[in-house]
This record gives sequence, C-alpha cells and structure tokens, in this order.
Amino acid sequence: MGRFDVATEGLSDVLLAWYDRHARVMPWRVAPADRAAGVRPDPYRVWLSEVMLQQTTVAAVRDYFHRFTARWPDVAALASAADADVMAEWAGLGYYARARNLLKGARAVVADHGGHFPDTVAGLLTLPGVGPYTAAAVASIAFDAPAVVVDGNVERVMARLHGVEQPLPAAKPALTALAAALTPDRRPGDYAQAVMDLGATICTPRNPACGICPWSGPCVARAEGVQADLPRKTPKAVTPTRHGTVWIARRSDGAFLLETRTEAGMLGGMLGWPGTAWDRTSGSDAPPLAADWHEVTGEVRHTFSHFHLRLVVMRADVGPDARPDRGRFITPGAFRPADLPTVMRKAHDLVHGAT
DNA sequence: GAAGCGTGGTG
DNA sequence: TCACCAAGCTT
Repeated sequence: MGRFDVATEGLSDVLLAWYDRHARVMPWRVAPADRAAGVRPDPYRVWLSEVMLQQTTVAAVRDYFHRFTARWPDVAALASAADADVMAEWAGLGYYARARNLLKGARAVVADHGGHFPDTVAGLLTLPGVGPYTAAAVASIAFDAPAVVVDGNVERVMARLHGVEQPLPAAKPALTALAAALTPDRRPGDYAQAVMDLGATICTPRNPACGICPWSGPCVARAEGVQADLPRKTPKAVTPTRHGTVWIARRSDGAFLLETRTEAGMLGGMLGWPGTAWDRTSGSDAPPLAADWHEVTGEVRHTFSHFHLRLVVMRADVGPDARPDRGRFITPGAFRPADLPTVMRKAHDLVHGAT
C-alpha cells in the first residue's frame, strides 16, 4: 500500500464531476448525459469494444469496431459468421487469440445464454477471452454493477495517488485493493470509464498533466514529485532477433499460394505465406513446391511483442498445374492483402508493391 | 508467477 | 533507430 493514507472520501464524486465535463466520445460509449437519461449501452458493443481494447489503443480500435458492428450488428450475427471471415476482419489488429475467442464467446452466448450476455462478473468470466478486467468492465459499463475495474490506467492512477513504490506486477493485488476502496456504488460504469479516461488523457505514463488533474490535491506522488516515476516496473529482458524465410508463389492466373496457420502459436488461425519456422532450429526449410525461386531484394523487418523478426522473401511464378505440398492457391478475386497479419502483408508488399 | 502473444504511435 | 507503451488473457 501507499506510505500515506489518502483521504478517499468524496474522491469518486470529484472524478465523476470531471467525467461529466470531459468524457471522451467513443463509438461504443453512451455519453454521461444520455446515460443519466436512462440510455443503456448495448452489452454486445461494450463486450466487443473491450475485447478490441485489450492492450490496444482507442485510435487503432475505432475503424475495426465500425467494420465489425456494420458486418455483424449483434451477437447472433457474429456467432453465425465463418471463422475465416472473422479472422480476416481482425487482420492487422493483433493478438489474434482475441479473434478466435471472440467467435467462441459469441457462440457461447447464443448456445448457453439464450443470446443474452451474462450480467455478472462471474457469468462473464466463463466466456473465452474474458478475464478479470473485461468481466468487470462489461458488468459495470453495460449493467451498472459495482465491479472493480483494474486495467493499466487504473494501476497507474492508483500507484500515483497512493504513492505505491512496489513495482509491477507484484503490486497488482495492492493496487486492486486500493481501486476497490474507491469504487462507488453509484454510477459504477461511469466511474470505471472516468478513471480510465483520467489515465489515458491526464495521468499519462510520461509527462502527466497534474496541473489540470481533479485528483492532484490528494495525490501522494504529485506531492513528492515522483509522479513520472510511478508505477515502478521490474525491468524486462532484452528483445531477441529471430530469422526465417517465406515463399510467395504466384500462379499464371494471379492466384497466390497461402496457408491457414494452425491455431497454436504465432498468428494462429491467420492466413500467411508458407515459410520456415522462425529460428526454432529445424522446422520445414523446404519450399512448398518445386519452382524457379528467386530471392527478393531487401528483407521484411517486423517486431512482435517479444522478439524482432527478419524474413527473407523468395518468389516464383508457377504454371497453372502447380501442385503444392502445403497451402492452397487463392484467386485474386478472393484475396486481399488486408486479410493478412501485418508481417505477412509486409512480405506481400515487398514483392508486389503497394505503399 | 512467468512467458507467450501484435501492432502502431511516440519521445 | 529503438525502447517503451496501450481499456489483458491464457497456459
């Protein structure tokens, strides 16, 4: 816990008043005034947005949210979608297990809950891809349950407000307890969004704007001038670099040879070019079919969450009767580079232009 | 508890 | 250029 007791009395009201004036506008959000007038957010949209927002910025999510809700307006529509369509629509957003779990979750809501989302934290936690944060967020925002919402923003705000010096992730339980003590019974959904907005716009990781913060008065870190140093974090190991090769074969009709990656591992369930394993010793190091392969000038550089990758790209033009050992040819009309995860799209662009 | 899992923006 | 960072979950 913090080294000093913070007078928490009335703090949530102060924050809610700030939120009423400064709430950010988001496609999945019901504005405080509308919420006060009785408008309730659609649980499907809240759930979808929260899954997309896991470790992902609001700016990156916006367009994906619009496309998903336009194509699949409700949970029943999403549950009926083809796996490949959902994965293709998610392409570029990252953390693809989220998309696989999203589909499983939608189908579970339809099959096990009559098409209605559970309205409790415990019920929501049974859905694949929904953990402590997302369950609390959906319960409070969609159903006004007084759930304790703890994401990276809340951790940072609590660490500063209370002057918590213990580094993350060890400090997580203490920060959760501090967040719980502040969570009000009144307007819990607005409160949850208010703390996250505060963390996203004022109590930012670097250069926090303490001068305009509604909580600067009681803030311990501010008083001690250490706000930019909290929360402390245990240092992470250096990022390694891995290497690999992909083969891009184009048939005379313009079809590309692609394969759907297995669900386990990197880019699971996504479309990609046949290739080697990435520095995991052996793996398949033979091309997917015999052809006159040429190494493409340049290389693909890409950084994942925990390693850098450098890919050599091989290309070949093949005849109409080519019979690959791996993958399948996808005709130009059925293929869009945008359906590929980013690293695979980079390989495509290296060969066939496009920004 | 630690490791695995994407991407694009930022300083 | 590069490390850090974002409304985390699963194993």
